[in-house]
Amino acid sequence: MVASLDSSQLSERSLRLFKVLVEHFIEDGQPVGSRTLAKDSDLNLSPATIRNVMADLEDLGLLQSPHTSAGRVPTAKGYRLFVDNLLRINNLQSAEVEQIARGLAPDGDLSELMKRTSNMLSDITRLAGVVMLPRTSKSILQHIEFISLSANKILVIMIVNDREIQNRIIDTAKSYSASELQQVSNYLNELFAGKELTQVRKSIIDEMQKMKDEVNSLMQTAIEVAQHAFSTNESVREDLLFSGQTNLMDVAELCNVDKLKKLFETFNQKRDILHLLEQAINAKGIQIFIGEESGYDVFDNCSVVTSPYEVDGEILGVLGVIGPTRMQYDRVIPIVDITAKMLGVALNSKN
Amino acid sequence: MVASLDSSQLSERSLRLFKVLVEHFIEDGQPVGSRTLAKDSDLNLSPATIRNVMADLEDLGLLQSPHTSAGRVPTAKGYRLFVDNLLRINNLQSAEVEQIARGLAPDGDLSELMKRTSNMLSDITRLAGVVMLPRTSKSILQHIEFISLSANKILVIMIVNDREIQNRIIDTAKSYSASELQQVSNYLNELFAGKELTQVRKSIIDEMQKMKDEVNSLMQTAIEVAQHAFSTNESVREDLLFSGQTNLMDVAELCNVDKLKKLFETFNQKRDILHLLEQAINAKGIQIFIGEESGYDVFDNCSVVTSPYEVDGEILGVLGVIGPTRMQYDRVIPIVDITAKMLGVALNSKN
DNA sequence: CTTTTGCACTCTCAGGTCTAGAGTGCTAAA
DNA sequence: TTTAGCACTCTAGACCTGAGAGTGCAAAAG
Repeated sequence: MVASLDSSQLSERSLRLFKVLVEHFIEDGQPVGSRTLAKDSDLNLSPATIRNVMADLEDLGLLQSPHTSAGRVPTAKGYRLFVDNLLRINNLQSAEVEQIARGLAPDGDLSELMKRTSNMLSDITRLAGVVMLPRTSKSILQHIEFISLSANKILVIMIVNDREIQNRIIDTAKSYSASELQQVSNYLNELFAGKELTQVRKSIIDEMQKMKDEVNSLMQTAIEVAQHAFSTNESVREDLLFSGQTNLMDVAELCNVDKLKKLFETFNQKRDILHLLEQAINAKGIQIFIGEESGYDVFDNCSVVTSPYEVDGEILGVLGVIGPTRMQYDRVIPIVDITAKMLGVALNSKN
Repeated sequence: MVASLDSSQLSERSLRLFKVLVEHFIEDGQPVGSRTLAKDSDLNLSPATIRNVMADLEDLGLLQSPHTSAGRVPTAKGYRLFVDNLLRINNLQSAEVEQIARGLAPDGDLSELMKRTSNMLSDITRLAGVVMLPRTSKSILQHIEFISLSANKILVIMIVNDREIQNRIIDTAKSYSASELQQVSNYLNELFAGKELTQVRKSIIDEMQKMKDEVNSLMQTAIEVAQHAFSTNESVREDLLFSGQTNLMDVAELCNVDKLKKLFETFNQKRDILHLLEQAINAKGIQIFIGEESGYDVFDNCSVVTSPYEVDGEILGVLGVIGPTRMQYDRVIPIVDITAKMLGVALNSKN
């Protein structure tokens, strides 16, 4: 990717000034000039000296100025250096920790909990929150049940991965009695509970070949119904939850309707966001995409801070926030971090 | 409400000019001046005459001018007159009718169909679409089923009103075997299928009183489990679906971030919109709220066009679109109308 | 060699002036 | 009743201006 910038390439003094500048800019969003910086840093330097340093930092691509007579502003590369090497993470206020804990009380079902988590992230950070439940490649069937709705309609309920409940309505050629359906589900549960969904699907096709001429009608029924149940694609399920998008409307940097529109459309499509989060799922912990780094130009001027969450060492999904590059990383990062950890705990206690 | 304006209070000529003005304004969003109007209307009048007429219309509160030297623009009252008395509804393009029909293909479950309907409304009108499934006061229990998830967790599946599937996870004090649960659901289905939910809830409490000392353990189990199942409030379910909100970002009248933010927050809260739609549910057909008429000032400069949809003469919900007051009513109205009717048909064929 | 001072320069922003254009209302004539 | 004429108002854009902020560079100071 980008040639990673070692902080040792810069003098102590430059780094210090750079850090003060970034903090100042994050604070009030105005380009920072040499005079301000001279006052803010407790190094005793004249503005002129600082100008020289700033010129160097600009050459390195860490700063840029919107125009000649404005101060300087960090670039994406600058934020990267700041986040990687200069940032001191603040301790969270205990009030905030409590708020997170309260928000993650383990009741309601999985998607309900995800929704609350997302809301909480956006409430606390005043940015947009996002929680992903990845479409895991291995979906373990725990239980399947059929309920007759009307002549040719059957409600299929599958419990997958111990947590998710999937409903699906299927139309069948012939109609089945309640007891037939009961037998079918017993049969399928016995055979396939604990197995992986894709494998189940395959087994059913195999089974069908074998049984073709045998006249066990129960089997045939089971296969017909099960085929229906497993055939419909399963990717329709909601696996990405947003909240607090409107918080981004307050952000000065994004305050033009065009930009906002593109951003909101990206949220609606979900596709790009999913791709981004999928990159984050294998990161060990907090992952930060700054501005153009993400590779999606809707996210110019935006940063995405994510963390995977896990139960028993197994990664279940990713959550995080989306906001302007100029965000309070020192606050946002620990919030995302602790939320991910506490969501893991909450999910664990649900089993 | 507003003193309704009878079109007979106005001369034929005034009405004609007014109509042309509104149409012109809807077309290109610029205030219309006397000269333009003189050219556009095929009455052969000089701008001066038209100015007199416009002054009268302004006195009646049908027009207003943004400032002295701009042309005139319809007021909410003006749009009301236009919609009620002057509007000629266009026939829909057959392509559009087809698109609607395709979008309402009756597969997937209820909420899936609602989502598609909402998407379609916003796609076709390029405005924001909304579909409401009202929280009906009478919810008829069709079927209930229990599945054991783990020691003390039970999945409850209720089918209500023939269409909706509700999942709920409950925690129980003691654990139940699969066969116990099977018996419980048989018992409850026998007793309560076809009954109204609130009544079911009441019956269960009564039953509990009666059975207090009897030692039929099945009954007691049933009651304990059922109490849990029916106690949690049922209002959590999603009953309002939006789409295409970002379309509103293109609308020039709403093109400032503050206004948009308020509007989007209103969408998220859903409360005000629900109130508005509840007013529309008892209207015989198309209902139109123009600007301030709605009573909510977030909807200044917005109109809401709604229609209830029904199956077998029973009203199931309301759908519609939200857009600027300056919308193409002649096109939007029949779209909303036909969508409501076709949704009714689609829902009917699902039974 | 590093830092500072001094200075000319650049750019933005807010305010002011001006003009062209659009549209009005009023009066008086047709 | 309609029209023509005209003075008037308001906006929007073009242009200018001065203040302020910040820069870069060269020369002096440490």
